[in-house]
Amino acid sequence: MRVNQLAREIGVTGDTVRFYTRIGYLKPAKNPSNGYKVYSPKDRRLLRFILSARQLGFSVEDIGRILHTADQGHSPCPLVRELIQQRLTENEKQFHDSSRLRRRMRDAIDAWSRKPDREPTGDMVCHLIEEFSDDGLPS
Amino acid sequence: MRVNQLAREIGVTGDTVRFYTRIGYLKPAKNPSNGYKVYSPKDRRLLRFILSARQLGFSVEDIGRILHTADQGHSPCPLVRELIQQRLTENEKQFHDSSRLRRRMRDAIDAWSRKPDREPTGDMVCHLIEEFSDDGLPS
DNA sequence: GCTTGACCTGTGCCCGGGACACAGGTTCAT
DNA sequence: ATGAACCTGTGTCCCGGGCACAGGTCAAGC
Repeated sequence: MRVNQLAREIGVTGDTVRFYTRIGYLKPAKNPSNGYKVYSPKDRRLLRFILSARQLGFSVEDIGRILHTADQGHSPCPLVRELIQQRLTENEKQFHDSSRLRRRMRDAIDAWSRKPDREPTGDMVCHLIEEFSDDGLPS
Repeated sequence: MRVNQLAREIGVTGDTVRFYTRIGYLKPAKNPSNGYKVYSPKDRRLLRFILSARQLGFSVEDIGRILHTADQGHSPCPLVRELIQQRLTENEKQFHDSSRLRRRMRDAIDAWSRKPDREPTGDMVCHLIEEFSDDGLPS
C-alpha cells in the first residue's frame, strides 16, 4: 500500500505519513519498478500507535524513545508513565501562562475602551500599548 | 550604542535585538570603522514598544503591521484594537484545547495506575497507550 | 501506438520567535 | 606585541508537519 492509501485509511494526510517515514518511524519497502514506498500492515499499526500517542500529548521525540525502547525488547511502559507526567507538568505551566496572558489582554481591551485613537508621534507608536505597559511598571 | 549595550539596558538578550534588526524593525546605522551596528535612542524606543506589544500577545508580524501603519502617519489604534481581539480569540481556543488535553492526560494517568507494565509484542508497542486510545473509539 | 489529463510521488523548503554555534574582530591591560 | 576577555555578524536549528514543485504513473480514449 502506498502513502496516500495508508493515510486515507487512517485519516491523516499523506504529508503526515511522509513525515514519519522521513524521520524513520515508518520503514516502508521500496517498489523497485517505480520507486514508490510500500507500506505494510506493521507500518499501519505503528502509525496508529504514533497518532494515539500524539493525541495523548507525547512529542514526536518522546515517541521515538518509546519505539526505540520497544525495539530493544524492553517494556516501554515505565518510560511512558514518566514522559506523560513531564508533558502534563509542561501543559500545566503553559496553561497558567496562557491564563495570565488572557487576563492581561482582557484588561487591556477594557482599559482601551475608554481611550481614544491617536496619531503616532516621534516618541510614540501607539499610546494604547505604550501607556498600558507603563501602568504595569514600578514607578 | 551597540547591540549588547542596548540589549542589557532593556533587559533582553543580544539575539533578540539582532532578530528585530534582521527583520527590519530596528534600523541601526553602521559604524564604518568596524562594521558594528549602531543603535539610536529611536531604536531604543522602538524596541521598548515591540517588547510591550509582545507582552500583550501581539505576534511579531502583527507588530510589523502596526509599525508600518504608524510609519505611514496613520493611527495604528484601530488595527491594534482589532488585532488584540483576534489574538484573544486564538488564546481562548488554545486554552480550551489545552484543557481538553490535560483532562485526557490525567484520565490516562489515572487509568494506567491500575494497569501493569508489559513487554512489547509484534502487535503492540505499549498496551497502555493502545488500550487507552481504543477506549475512546466507537466500537 | 500515442495522447490526454487526473492523480500520485519524493524532495526540499517554509512557518515563529528567537537560541545557539562559530569564526573572526576588537579592546584593554600588560 | 601579546594575551585574554569580550564582542560581532551570519548561518543554522528547533516542531510537526504544510505546501509547492517537477516529474512519474495509469487508465481511458483514439
